[in-house]
Amino acid sequence: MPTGMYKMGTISKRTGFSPMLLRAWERRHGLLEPERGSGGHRLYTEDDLQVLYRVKELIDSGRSIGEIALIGRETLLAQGVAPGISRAVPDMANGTTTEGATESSLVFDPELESSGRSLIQAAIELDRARLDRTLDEAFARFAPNAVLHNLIMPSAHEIGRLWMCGELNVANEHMASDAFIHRVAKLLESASMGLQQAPSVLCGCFPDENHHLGALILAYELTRNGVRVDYISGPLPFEDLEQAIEVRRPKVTLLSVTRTALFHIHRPALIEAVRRRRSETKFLIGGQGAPDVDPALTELGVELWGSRLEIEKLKHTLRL
Amino acid sequence: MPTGMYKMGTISKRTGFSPMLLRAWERRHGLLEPERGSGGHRLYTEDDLQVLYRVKELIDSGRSIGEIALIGRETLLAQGVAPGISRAVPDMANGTTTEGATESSLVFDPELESSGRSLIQAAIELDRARLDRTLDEAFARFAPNAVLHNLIMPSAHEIGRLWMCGELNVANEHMASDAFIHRVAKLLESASMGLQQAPSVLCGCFPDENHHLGALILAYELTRNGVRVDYISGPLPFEDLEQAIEVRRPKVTLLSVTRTALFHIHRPALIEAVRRRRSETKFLIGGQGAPDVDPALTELGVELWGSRLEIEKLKHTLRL
DNA sequence: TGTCTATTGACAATATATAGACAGAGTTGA
DNA sequence: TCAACTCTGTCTATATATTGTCAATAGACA
Repeated sequence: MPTGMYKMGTISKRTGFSPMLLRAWERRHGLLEPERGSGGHRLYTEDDLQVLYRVKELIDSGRSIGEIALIGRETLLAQGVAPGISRAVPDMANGTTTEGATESSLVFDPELESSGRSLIQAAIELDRARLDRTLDEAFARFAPNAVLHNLIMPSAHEIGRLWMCGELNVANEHMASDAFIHRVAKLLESASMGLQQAPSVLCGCFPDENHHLGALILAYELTRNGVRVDYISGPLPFEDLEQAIEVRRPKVTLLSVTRTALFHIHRPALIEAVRRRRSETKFLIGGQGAPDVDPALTELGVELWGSRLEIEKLKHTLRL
Repeated sequence: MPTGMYKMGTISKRTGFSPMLLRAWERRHGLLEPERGSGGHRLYTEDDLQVLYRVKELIDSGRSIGEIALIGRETLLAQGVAPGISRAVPDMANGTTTEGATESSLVFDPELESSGRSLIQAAIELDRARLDRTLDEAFARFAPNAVLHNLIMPSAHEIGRLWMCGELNVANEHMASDAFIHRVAKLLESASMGLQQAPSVLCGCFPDENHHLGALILAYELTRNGVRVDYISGPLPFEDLEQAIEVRRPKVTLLSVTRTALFHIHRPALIEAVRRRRSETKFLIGGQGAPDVDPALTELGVELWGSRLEIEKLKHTLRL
């Protein structure tokens, strides 16, 4: 959906870069050269915004703007528009990334290799029956956790990568994603049976975070471990999250974020939300986008899990 | 005065924008250029109101009116907040509408009234277990079709309405929508069992169409009637749709669109896509957003179903 | 008549643009 | 080692644009 053009203020708010800084970058590096409106104001496109998100990720990871500018707008865009699912890994040696399509990093467990290929092929052929059949077989042969982590997650990543480099389209991605989500939702549903005590954990996604497969799997694993989870799919603005916390009163609130840029953009709002929370709930941030350390957040009692799943620790927290 | 038109005061109350502000926007950006009554008073249409709702959303998300104006009226309308779910009904007598929030148009079947209220309440309380339980009970007592059309669809509409007027938030909406989608997906899954002959119908959504519950229910009903359906969830650009058609070679391609504005904005691209189709597939357009007649499309062999479901006719087409 | 509306010009507060400058960090080279 | 240099983020000063609001005047409506 066309979202029009963004003016300086919006870009600044969304990326966290000050207008002065953006203008300095434009003057010195010409990374972005936005159109101008009738009044001379810069008009950034959606692509420009995506480029800046990627720039933010790189800056956060310690690269300098000069280096980033050398990468070039096109490459940055290709890396940034991505669904966060599978990002190209910058080559630290020369500051560039692999040209064109990123390399396949498909590493299935040998046991599940053929299942993985079958899923990808089914997605390509838009064959939902085969997707379901392949998942059926995998779940029949292996433990749910193994299938989730060694088949479904890698396949989702691979499909995201193939989509990013143009070998799959939105239809393939929708169908596969649908099949995965539906399957995990069914797992979650059956795992939830019998866990009727008061809810303990609210599990959701960061604002603007569109990848809820990870959060869903997490919700399932917690449920499987006897933790009652209220799972909310889809991106959730903090304001709405706070209302949800008021309603559910969870002991723990678990947020998933897959992109570091997304984390940093919303970090100030998160801090505000944590500061003004009314009910006593412990915040946990998980997902690839969460940093390993963040003193300010830790100070506020927020735990950063990154990609680690520390169920025992969580259970300990819940026993309080 | 023509019916279904709003005067300044009404628009102002409903959108929260002051008359002065609305006039300033009109003067400076020409975003809305309402008709005038005999005395020169502005007469806004329902679409104008929808545009303004969207404008309000964007303003609330921090964008400036200048940016928003660049997006253009048509696109704003297509992005509109509510999927035509609950249009405010103008008061025919005096051209104004009910003050404040739009009236609930909730009309459940008496048999399902309590279930409907329970679903809404469960959504408000973010109680997924209760949502599922209520659906369980309804499916146990009534035929699937009745539950779909007299409980799930009306509830989805009502939740959309409550969200629009601020009584529900994104979390409520996500959870309820999740529960509905998951339930219908399970129905579709079981109905698909045993239908292994070559696929016949590709069922998907218009580009930018985010309401796939209707399309999913349609896919289920077709499947239930012995039609093999390839269902693709989520908004689908025509380009990707065409690739999907190449892959699946369906006899019929069924697209759902819930908003007339969305239909109109993508109509030219649709015509192009139909013109250059390679495989022989019959296009059907369904959903509230589809017009009753469109000679140009009919000329190209595209059938417009609107909200009618003509399964017998479809089966007849498939027998060809 | 009292309320609502339309038009026009204006105002203050906020954003933005340009050009130039500055300080700290790091690098280079003699 | 030290001075010169580059890179980077920030700042100042001045001018223009945008944006919400208002006042004054007049017409329309019920």
